[in-house]
Amino acid sequence: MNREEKKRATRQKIIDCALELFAENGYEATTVHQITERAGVAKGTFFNYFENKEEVLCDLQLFIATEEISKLQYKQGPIIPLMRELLMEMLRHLPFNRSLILASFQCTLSNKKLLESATVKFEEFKQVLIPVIAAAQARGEISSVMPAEMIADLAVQNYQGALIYWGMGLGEDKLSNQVTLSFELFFKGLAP
Amino acid sequence: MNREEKKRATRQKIIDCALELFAENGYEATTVHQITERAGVAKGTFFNYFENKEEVLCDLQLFIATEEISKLQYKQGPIIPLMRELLMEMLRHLPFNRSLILASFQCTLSNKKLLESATVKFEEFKQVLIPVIAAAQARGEISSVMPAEMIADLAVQNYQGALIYWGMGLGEDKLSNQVTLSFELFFKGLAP
Amino acid sequence: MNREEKKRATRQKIIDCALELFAENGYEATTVHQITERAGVAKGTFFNYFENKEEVLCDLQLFIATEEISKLQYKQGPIIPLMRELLMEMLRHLPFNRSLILASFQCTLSNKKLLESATVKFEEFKQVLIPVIAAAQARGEISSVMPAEMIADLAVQNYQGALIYWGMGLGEDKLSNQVTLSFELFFKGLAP
Amino acid sequence: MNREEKKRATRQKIIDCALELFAENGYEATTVHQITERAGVAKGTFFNYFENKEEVLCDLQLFIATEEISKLQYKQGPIIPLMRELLMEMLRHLPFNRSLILASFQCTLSNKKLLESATVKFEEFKQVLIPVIAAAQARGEISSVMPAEMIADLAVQNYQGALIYWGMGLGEDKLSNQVTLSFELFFKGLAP
DNA sequence: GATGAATGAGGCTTCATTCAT
DNA sequence: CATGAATGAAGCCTCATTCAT
Repeated sequence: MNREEKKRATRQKIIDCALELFAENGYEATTVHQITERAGVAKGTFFNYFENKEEVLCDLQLFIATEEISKLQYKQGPIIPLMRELLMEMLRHLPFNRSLILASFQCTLSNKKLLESATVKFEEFKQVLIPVIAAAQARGEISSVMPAEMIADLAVQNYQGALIYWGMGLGEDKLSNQVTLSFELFFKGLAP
Repeated sequence: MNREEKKRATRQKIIDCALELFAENGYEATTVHQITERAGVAKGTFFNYFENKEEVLCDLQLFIATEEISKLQYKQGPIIPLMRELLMEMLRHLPFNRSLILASFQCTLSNKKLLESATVKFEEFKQVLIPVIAAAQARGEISSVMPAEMIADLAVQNYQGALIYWGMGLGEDKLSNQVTLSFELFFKGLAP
Repeated sequence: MNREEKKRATRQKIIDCALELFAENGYEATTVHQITERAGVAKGTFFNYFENKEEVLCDLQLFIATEEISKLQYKQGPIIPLMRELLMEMLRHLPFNRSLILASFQCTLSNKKLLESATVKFEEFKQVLIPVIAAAQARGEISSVMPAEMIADLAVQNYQGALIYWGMGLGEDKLSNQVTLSFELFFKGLAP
Repeated sequence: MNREEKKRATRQKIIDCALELFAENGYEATTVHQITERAGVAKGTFFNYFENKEEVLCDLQLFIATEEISKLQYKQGPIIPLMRELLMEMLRHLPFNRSLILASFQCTLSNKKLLESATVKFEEFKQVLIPVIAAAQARGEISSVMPAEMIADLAVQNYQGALIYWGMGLGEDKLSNQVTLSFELFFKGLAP
């Protein structure tokens, strides 16, 4: 392992331990000392990699894989399989651990910058969905009683709701099942 | 205003200011000093009413009106109007303010006791819903392709999802609209 | 019980409870709130009887009964029975409780005024003893190899040593035995 | 001075200043701020070395040098010179300062853990003395009218009494004289 | 005289961050 | 780059004391 690799490994170790601890005790209740202790590095090392405690949050994988979403707009075909595929893709980027999901939300809510960025991401997600939904409505695949924007809103809300609900320890055993079920019902409601 | 009334007023003033500040800056970032300053009382007064900072949280109105829910099980009639009525009733107990809603979630997620109690409340909510849903399925009002328990899960998730989504500043202007729309689609998906 | 008696009773109740608590937790660690709670009165009542917390200490029976001591100088006869009598008299004014004895010392040591006053009392005690001892030496009752002042010092130290040693839970079961034994040996050492 | 030495120096500086201040104002009346100020370090530094304020007390040299005492049991010869030697050895470990001695007692009495540990030490001291005394009695060096255990009790009490009496500003100018005189009389009383 | 809510100074302790080694 | 001792601002909380009822 050369120098560059070692650095990346240290950085990742810190991030992982930080998120673990955030999941256990929450962001504010977690101290830099705890993080470095668990990561097996000195306290000063933390600040070699991050300007300050808050900055670790920026490396947190949020619940939205922006890249996957942006690919959606170039895809063709019926909306329901498309959405299923997208959801599965997004889930692949999420931790399969309730506490970690919940910790992500907790961090997001307790940090203005993170909250802002999450809101923006949700909004972007919605903006990508709108034309896809509108097209599906035009093709008659889904009902047109609601405007596409409203449907997009409800879709994003549904996604987020499933995550947080599951993160709290409720619902299905596997997150993917929880999300799948939610959208199954969602699309049934949208039947033309 | 007699002594007893004054006490209650002081206590309520503290709670109100606390929630306000939690909404503005988050729970952890809010100091007891800020709370008492805004409430116009001395710092020590706070601790005459609450054992410690954490304890104000227990007096926070959460997003679930347990009483309203428990009444549901004694009611009769078709499920959809019943649920609509229940939702409206619950919304009446919520703050009509996005930050306050979000602050409630933030507090809940950043506090183990509160999280536990919220989870329990959601679970109770679900348990009350299950027989109501099962009865509606038996009467053929809603689809039976999903077991009642699963539907109850999704209903609670839907409710919570709408709150947090709206709290983040997304969706409809009015919370009641956001919740109503969510459940409109939800029930459409459940059509037999 | 008339008004005056009631007042005295309340005052005494407060003092008793205070000393009890001092014995349990020490002077500093005991709060006025604890005292009034145990005494069954309101916090304000405490300050109707005492200017401040420190003042309760002034009512503490210290380990030296000044009156008894001052009587000594007018008494006649051989020193040993005289001293025995004095000791017994002084013990009669002490609490028969190790913690209480220890608490008295603790209070004395943790309070400058009290420490000063205790030192003064010991000094007075010594001053009363000196002529009595000198006279006994003159009568040949006790050895003259040590000056009377030195003997007086050792006597007072012996008395105090027995109290604190016993207060710490060591030595004889009964305080009077501990003191008696100490002085038995003390006088043996003084045999001419 | 390397890093490790510096650490030890800082720690010792804190302890020394703490004891100084305890002697001046008592344990409770001394604040961590005062200690660190006098030691010339930041307030936080104190807590790098001690978990909390109470913990400095554990590093305080108490009035009993346990090691010296335990050596006693392996020594031979007449008891009186042996005891003199032991006393001198123990005094060598004590501060030659009345306030410091008194502060030690004050701390001991105001802290349950410390009190417990002091009591245990006195008890150990006694247990070491008992066989030595019994042997001296068997050899006819000292009187057998009192059981060895009782004599040991009185010896320890005598030692402690001398310390506290001197600490209060009474008795001889030098502590060693006060202790020596006490034990001179003590052993005279024990003459066979 | 009794009450106990209100006060606020001041203590202990935490912890992100710096920096010399 | 790693280390961890040092920093000090800032928070929580305690508690003696006051005073209106």
